[in-house]
Amino acid sequence: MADVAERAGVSKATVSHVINETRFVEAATKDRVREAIRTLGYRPNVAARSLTTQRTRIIGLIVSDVTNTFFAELMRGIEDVLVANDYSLMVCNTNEVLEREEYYIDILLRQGVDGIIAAATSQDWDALNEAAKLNIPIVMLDRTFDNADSPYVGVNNSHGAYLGTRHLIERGYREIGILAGFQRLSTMRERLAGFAQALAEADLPLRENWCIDSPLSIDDGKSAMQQLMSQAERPRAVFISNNLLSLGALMGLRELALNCPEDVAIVGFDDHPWAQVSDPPLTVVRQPTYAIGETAAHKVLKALNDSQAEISSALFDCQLVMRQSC
Amino acid sequence: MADVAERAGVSKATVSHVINETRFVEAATKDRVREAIRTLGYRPNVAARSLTTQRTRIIGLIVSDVTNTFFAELMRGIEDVLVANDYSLMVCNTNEVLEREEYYIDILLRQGVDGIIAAATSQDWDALNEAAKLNIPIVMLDRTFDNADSPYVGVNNSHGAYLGTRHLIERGYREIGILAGFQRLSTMRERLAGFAQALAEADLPLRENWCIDSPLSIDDGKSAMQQLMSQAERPRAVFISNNLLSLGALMGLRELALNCPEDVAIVGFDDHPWAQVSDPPLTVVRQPTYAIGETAAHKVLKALNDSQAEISSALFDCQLVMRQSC
DNA sequence: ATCGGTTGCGCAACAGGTTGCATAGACTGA
DNA sequence: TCAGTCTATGCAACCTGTTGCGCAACCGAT
Repeated sequence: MADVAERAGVSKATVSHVINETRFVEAATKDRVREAIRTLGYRPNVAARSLTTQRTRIIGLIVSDVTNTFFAELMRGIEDVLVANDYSLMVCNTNEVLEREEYYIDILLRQGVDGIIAAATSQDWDALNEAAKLNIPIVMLDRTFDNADSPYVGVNNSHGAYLGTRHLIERGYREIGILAGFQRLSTMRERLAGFAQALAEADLPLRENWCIDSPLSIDDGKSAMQQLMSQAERPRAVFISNNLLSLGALMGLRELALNCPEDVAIVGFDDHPWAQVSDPPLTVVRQPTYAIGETAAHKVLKALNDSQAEISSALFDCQLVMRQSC
Repeated sequence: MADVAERAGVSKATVSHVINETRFVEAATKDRVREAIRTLGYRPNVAARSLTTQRTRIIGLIVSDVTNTFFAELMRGIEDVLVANDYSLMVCNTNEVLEREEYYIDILLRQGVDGIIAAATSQDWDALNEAAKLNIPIVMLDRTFDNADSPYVGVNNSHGAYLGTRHLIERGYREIGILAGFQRLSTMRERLAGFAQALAEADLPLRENWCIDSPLSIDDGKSAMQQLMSQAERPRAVFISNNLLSLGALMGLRELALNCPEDVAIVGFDDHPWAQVSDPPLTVVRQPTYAIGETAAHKVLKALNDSQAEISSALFDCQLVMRQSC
C-alpha cells in the first residue's frame, strides 16, 4: 500500500480512501491511485484490514454434512447471497457430533467471523453461548431449540409431516409407521408431532413399535426400515422424516425383497433429483431448500448492516410432491 | 493478550510463547498464563496473527458446485484432513463460469489463503496465474490442463471410460453412443478418449452424431439423451461421462417412454448412493472420491510444511460397479 | 572474587491496513 | 486585505499478535 501511495504521489490514507470510497478524492488523484494499483498488482490484505475494522466479512456456516444434498443446497443459497454482498463463507461439517460443533465454533470465533448460520446439533445454547456473548449475530438454520433467542429459518415441519401423513391416509392406508429420525433435533420432533396429529385426526393409533428413531444416515435408514419390517405385524405404509433415511429405507426394502408401494408405501421428507428416477419414484414432502438458505443469509446480513434491527424468524411452507411410492 | 499478560505477571511475549510453545517457559509461569487465559476467556485473534506470520491456515477450495455429490464428497475428504491439521476451508462454487473463477481466486488471494485446491474450469493458467506467481501451492483436483506445473490428483479417466465401454461391448452391444459432457475439461476429454479406444479395439465405429457434448447439469443430460435418442438411427447403448448427465439421461428416457436397458443400455461415470435404487440400478464406473479429496489435502499440506518438497501428482484407478442398466 | 555459560523472560519493532484530527491552499464576502 | 469557510489530503496512532535481540539472575568452576 505504501508503494502504491508513493507511486501515486499520495499518502496511504488517500489510497485507502479511494479503495473504500470512504471520503471524497479528486478525480485526477483517484485515477493516479487506481493506475498505481493496477500496475503494481496491489491487492489489499484482508487480515490487516480486519485487524482495524474488527470485521472479517466472513460468515461461518455450521451444518452436519454437506454431502447431504439438502445441506449442499442450503449452502448454495447462502453462498450466492453472500458472494453478491462481498462476504465469504467458511463451512464446518459437524457430523452431528457435539464436540466437533464446539470445536468449530471456537475456530470460527478465533477466525473472527462476522456472523454464524448454524444448523446446530446441540440442543441448547451451551455451544453457541460464547458466540452469543460476543454479540455475533446467529441465525438458526433448519433447527432451533426451545429457548433460542436467535432468529430461525426453516419450514413448518409439523405441517409438512402432517401433509405427507394425511396423504397416506387419504390413499387408504391405515397401518402407518414412521422413521422418525434423530429426536434430539427440533426438526425431527416437529415432524413426528405432525405425523401424530394426522393419525389422531383420523382416529388411527400411533403404535410405538412402528415409530423408529435413528441417527440420520443412509445405513441408519436401511436398518431402521428393516427393523420396522421384520416385526410380526408390519405397517402397510411409512412416513420417513429425512432424505437419507428414505434412501436407506429403499435399499432396506430391496434387501428384504419387499416391493414399494405394493408391500409398503412410502412418503419421504425432502425432495432430491434422484427421487424422480428411483424405483419407485418417491412421493415426498418438499421444502424450498435453496430459498431457506438465501433467507438465512439475508438475515445475518441484515443484522450486520443494522445492529439495531430486530431480526425475525422465517417459516416456509412445505409442498407435497406426488409420485409413485404410495 | 495484554490483559492476560498483566494478570499472569508476564509480558505479551511470554503469553505468545506459551500459546504457541515456541520457546521454553518455566512450568509455573506457563500455568499462571494458562490460568489467566482461562479465567479471562481469552481467544487469540487470527487476523492479528496472520498479519505477522503471513499465514492464515486457510485453504481455498474451488469447485464448480458442491450441490453435486461428487464435489461434496471431495470436499469432505479435504475438510477432514484439514481439520485434523488445524486448517480451515474456504469454499468457492464457480458453476463452471470462468469469470466467477477469476473473481474467487482474487478473493482467496486477498484473504491470504495458504494454498489452493482447484477443480478449475479454466483451460490454462490465466486465472490461477496470479496465485502461482505468489508462490502459493496449488493442487489441481479432478481436472488439469496440458501445461500445468502444479500437481494433479484425480483418476485415470481414459481407463475408467475404457472399462465402462468395454463392459458394454462384452455384453454384446455394438451400437454405442456417448454423452461426452463438457469437452473444455480435461476429464471429459480423457473419458471420451477411453471410450474411443474401447470402440477402436473392438472395431466398432465412433459415429459423430452419437457423440453428444453438453454442459454438466441434469437438464443438459436430459436434453442430450433426448437428442441422441430422437435420431433416425439410435444407439443401443450409451456411455455417460458424468453423474449429473446420467441422472438427466434417466429422466429423458422416462419422458420418451424408453426403457433401460431394454431400449437402450447405460453405463455411467461416478457412483452415487441413489444409483443403487434408481430404475434401473445404474452400472457405473466408480472413482474413490473421498480418497481423492484426502490426497489433495495432504499434498497442499506437504507443500506448506516443506517448501522444498517436490509434490507429485496422484492418479487413482476406477472400478466398474455392475448393476442392471446394461 | 571473577568469569563464562545457562536459563528464563522482557522490550519494542513490525505486519498492513483504517481513521480521527489537523492543515495548507483556494475561495468568498465584507 | 483579512477572517472565515471549503476542499482535498496528510500524519500518526491504533488494531493484536509475533519475534529478533538483549539482559538479568543464577550456576558451577577456576
